[in-house]
Amino acid sequence: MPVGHNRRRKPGKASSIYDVARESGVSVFTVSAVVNNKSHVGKKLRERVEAAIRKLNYRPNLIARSLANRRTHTIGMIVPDIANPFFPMVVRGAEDAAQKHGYNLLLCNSDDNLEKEEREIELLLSKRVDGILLTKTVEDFRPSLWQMIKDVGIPFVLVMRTYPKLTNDAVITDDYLGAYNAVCHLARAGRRRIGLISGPLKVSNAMARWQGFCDALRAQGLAFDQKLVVEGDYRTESGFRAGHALLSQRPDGIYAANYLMTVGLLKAAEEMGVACPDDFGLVSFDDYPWLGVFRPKLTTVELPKHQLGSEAAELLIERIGGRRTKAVVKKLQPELRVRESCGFALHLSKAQPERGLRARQLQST
Amino acid sequence: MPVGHNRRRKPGKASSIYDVARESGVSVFTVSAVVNNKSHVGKKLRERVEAAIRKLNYRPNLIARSLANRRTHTIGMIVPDIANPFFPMVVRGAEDAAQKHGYNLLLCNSDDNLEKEEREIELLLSKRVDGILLTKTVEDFRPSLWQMIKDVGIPFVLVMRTYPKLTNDAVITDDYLGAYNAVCHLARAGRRRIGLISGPLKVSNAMARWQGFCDALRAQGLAFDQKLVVEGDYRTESGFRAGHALLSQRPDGIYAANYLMTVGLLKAAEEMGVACPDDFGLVSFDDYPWLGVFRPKLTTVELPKHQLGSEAAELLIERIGGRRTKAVVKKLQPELRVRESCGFALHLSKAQPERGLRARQLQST
DNA sequence: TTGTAGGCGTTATCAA
DNA sequence: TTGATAACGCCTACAA
Repeated sequence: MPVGHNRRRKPGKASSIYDVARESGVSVFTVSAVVNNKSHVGKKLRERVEAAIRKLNYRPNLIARSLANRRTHTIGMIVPDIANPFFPMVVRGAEDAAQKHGYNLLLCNSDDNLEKEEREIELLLSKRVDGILLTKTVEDFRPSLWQMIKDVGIPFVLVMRTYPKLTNDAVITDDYLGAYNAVCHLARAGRRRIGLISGPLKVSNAMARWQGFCDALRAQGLAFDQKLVVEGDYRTESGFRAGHALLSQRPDGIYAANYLMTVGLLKAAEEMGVACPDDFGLVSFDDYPWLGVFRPKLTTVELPKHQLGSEAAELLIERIGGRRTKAVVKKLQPELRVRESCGFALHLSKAQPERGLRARQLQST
Repeated sequence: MPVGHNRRRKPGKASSIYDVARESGVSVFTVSAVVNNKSHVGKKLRERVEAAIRKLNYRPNLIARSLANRRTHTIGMIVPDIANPFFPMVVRGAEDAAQKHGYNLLLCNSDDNLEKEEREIELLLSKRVDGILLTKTVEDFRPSLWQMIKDVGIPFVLVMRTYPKLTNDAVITDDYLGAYNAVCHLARAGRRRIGLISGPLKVSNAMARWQGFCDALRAQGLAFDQKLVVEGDYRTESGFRAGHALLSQRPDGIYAANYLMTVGLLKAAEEMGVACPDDFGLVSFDDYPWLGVFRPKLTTVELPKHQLGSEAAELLIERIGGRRTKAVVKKLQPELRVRESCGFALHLSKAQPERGLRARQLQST
């Protein structure tokens, strides 16, 4: 005969559903029923149980519940690096949405390194997260991981980068358009030799930005010059190196594909004694609250970071619930925020100065 | 007779220890033993088991293991707001240390709101995290939460803020010293009417910074003027309001207790048409890679953010392991990084210009 | 060295 | 409406 849970609760140990059952003289089923208020429980019993719960300060052990339920109410999120200022707001968005639905976030940093990413996914799967939000590295998983992903069978939603081999559910931004608008803006500001500091072209969004860059040049009647595009890796250091390489070609305009590389670029520019916006116009990606207070005040293409995270989490949670069926990729719209790093300030973003208008220097107060 | 785990593994369902046992013709004990390599298992059996594991692509279900072990290898981390640029690097530090020891991070944002914090802690406790890293809000927990904390009995380590009612384990920075140095630097740069934009004085570190501010004034022979100190809440908006209030008093120097409030202050300054460093010298807190490339180039007191997180996690993990016994508060050293926002640049931070030296305007190239 | 069976704390099925 | 009791998948005495 299984004696089971007959011991009294040890002091300094949280009480279990058995303690509550004993305290209130009912079965564990009844306790479970009132806790989850399923199955109608008689008023008297319910009150006895509730009293016992309060008395013992009972809280269900969610690990045990997860084992029984096969549901942990936690979702895994893997970003390249939370210290890259782009991601905190994305994570925040995801956490807000998760929280709203009673989910928690298990956060991992992959450093865009495949092996690390694989280890993290494996761990998340072993911990039986209900779903994973992933900004995928470039390379493919090893076969055993694919197998495990299939076995566990939880949904993934991609964030910022697509990777159709895994899933077609993704929340991304319209990077093509963002880059296109950035470069057109540069051209409207009179810049003719426009350079690009790109992300890693194997990353889907870097490719889209590159494409937008190229098409905008063509649309503006500007020549594409291979020497004016440098590939970085979205990190500051690569922007610094790219800046040195690019600036030595004397471009009069630069589109930098993310903020960190812009920082690197500006450092290089300072070392080389070339100034923004006097010597080159600049459009960056991602906006931050502080960009409006420091000089040069960057003109930049803002991506809706919070929304990116929250929509991804919402979609994932829908999938977890088994709702929906066909793949959805949400493409969020970027927004050009014109400030001063192109050499002139448009005070109405809708204003369309005529092409070739010469840059005016604006003194910021 | 408990039939238990006799069913074949359903396709599309991860295999369990029973599947491996059946496949290799041994008992679950043996499988468990080789997985955790405890208890010597004969070479032949071990190889059979390993083969079966590979064949079935078996991975232990960590939820089940946690239930049996009472250990989740997960730690909870609650920060006020991951979107505050101060915290990503702290979280990164914690995650790095956690990962090194095989732990994961469950991340929560409290928004410095007590109720939210309480809900999150309760959830983390229910999910049986092995320990919690906490940047505590100001107010006290409600009694039932205290009870639950006692019942579950996991360790807490405080991050950036102390809160002795909960634990004396903490990793903080020497905020008193940081503020003291900041204000002395301002004084050395010739500033005489020095204002303070403070954090919420109920927060331990804000109080320490306030104290450092006061003592530095005294040490520099400057008068304390109540009208020159404004209390904010570490958010940008409060810095903006504080900036308006403070700047109208015409200080010639300001120490702002964190970066976000500095951003708000600079916005206010711009609106009011007063410039840094021409009209007022400024020392901020927290350094960021980009502060060196934008103007005004902020002189600031850097706090070792990554270390803050990693040391906190290391300490927590020690506690989880039951090692150590007496309380430890680690106080990390801040570092004054002199740039240009005080009106002159010291190229050697050790150089001690004579007191009262008039600020020189430096053109940054 | 290996196997058996009970326990971890829930939920869920099936009777009563 | 309630109560037994078997899962959930793993660990671990205790036995063999």
